[in-house]
Amino acid sequence: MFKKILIAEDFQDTNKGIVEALENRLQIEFIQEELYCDKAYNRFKLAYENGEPYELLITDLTFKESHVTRRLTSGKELINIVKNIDQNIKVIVNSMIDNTVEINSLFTEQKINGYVCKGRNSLNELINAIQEVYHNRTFVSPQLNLNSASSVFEMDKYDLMILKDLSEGYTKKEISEKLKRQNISPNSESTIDKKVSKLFDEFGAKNTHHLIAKLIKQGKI
Amino acid sequence: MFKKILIAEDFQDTNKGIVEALENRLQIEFIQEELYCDKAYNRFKLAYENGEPYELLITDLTFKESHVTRRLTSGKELINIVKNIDQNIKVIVNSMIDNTVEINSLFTEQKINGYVCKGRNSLNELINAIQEVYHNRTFVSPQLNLNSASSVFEMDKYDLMILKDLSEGYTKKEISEKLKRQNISPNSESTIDKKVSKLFDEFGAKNTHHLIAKLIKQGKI
DNA sequence: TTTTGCTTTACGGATATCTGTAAGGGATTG
DNA sequence: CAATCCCTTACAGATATCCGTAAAGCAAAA
Repeated sequence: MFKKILIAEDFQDTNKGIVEALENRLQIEFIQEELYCDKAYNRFKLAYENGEPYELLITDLTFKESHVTRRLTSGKELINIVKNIDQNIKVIVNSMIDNTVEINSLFTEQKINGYVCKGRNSLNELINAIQEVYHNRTFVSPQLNLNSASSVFEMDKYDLMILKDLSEGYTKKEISEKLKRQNISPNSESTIDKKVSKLFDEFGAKNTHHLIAKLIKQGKI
Repeated sequence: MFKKILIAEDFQDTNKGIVEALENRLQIEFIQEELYCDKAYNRFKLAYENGEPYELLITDLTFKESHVTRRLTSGKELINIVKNIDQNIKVIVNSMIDNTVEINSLFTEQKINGYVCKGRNSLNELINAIQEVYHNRTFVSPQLNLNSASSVFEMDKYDLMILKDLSEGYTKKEISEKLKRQNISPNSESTIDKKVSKLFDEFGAKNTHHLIAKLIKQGKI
């Protein structure tokens, strides 16, 4: 089993819950917990340079702002910089985000090894994930059904981009121009209109305000 | 100190973290943890009817949906129904919501005794809150500054209602009609226009889409 | 009472949205 | 080749938004 694990999680109660479980239910020799991405990175780097690297990083994705000025503000940034230094470290993400597009990109782009979605069984799942990852397998919380887009409607990257832009205050005309500049097709205002209208039906929204609100609340944007 | 405490929190890791801290740092004889509002309510009711009521309820506000059909879906509902049966029970809310309007209304309407905002020190704050509430005082996470509307722009209840309706897909015309039916004044479409435009400036939003997205992400809606 | 200041309201014009219809462009199939 | 399907695009009309101006209402101050 892993001997050195690093945990980055900003909620103190959650953090303690994880540490407690790892100490009691797995025989981990050394567990280091941190509440800030920056501090976690410093721990990682120091250990790496001393030739005693962490074998596993367990991190959240979102971290609250604080009075302390921070270089790293999200778990994704932390993973990127850590993986850039140590390609061998294993990474498990423990977050409440359940947007499958987002999670898929963590596996393909950040090359994470496991994803646990916070919930009523997530501590058990995390233990499970650690064991799987230790044996060089990947783990994803079973309720997510990553590859089978079976259950509900899902947005592709294109839809996601449009909705993100809309939620940032861009008009459809501006988005159309932006897509043309970036040579992304389709890019007509009309098509954007259609795409968004389709999403109204799929998500049961009355208009764009409603759709944006729903998607943000669902953590999809 | 309290002898019987009931905890309602749906994230397993957070739940365990809280229980662990209460067991180790306070001498609580009996702690019951539940992952569902409904189950917490059942525990509460049974104990009350047996003449051995819980003295303190610690609850989250938001609970994830699940396959299990639920009557109670939020901490607010749980508090209402519990307080309705037992006026003596003390309530501490432990949530990540930091919207001061919302929190204030929990104190005035749900008559809660303490509010702890999840974060890097929230476990210590929770211990503190329990001790304060035990001595019949109230507790609010210090970083919140509830009464001093000092720092950033805050919305009053009126603004909040309008933004909530907009985010649910109502047009300003519909909202105007709704306000008139409820005899709430002001209620002209024009005034609603002005109010929203003013919020654009205060929150640095380009349009309504942008404003709604920002406010939801800040947890204000 | 008049003045002043603030909020609410009405209204109009420019812009954006939402929602049809219709036309054009591939790709696939028979 | 034609037929079909699906996606993209153009366009147009109805509705909604954004934003300015101006008038009306109201309360406190002069």
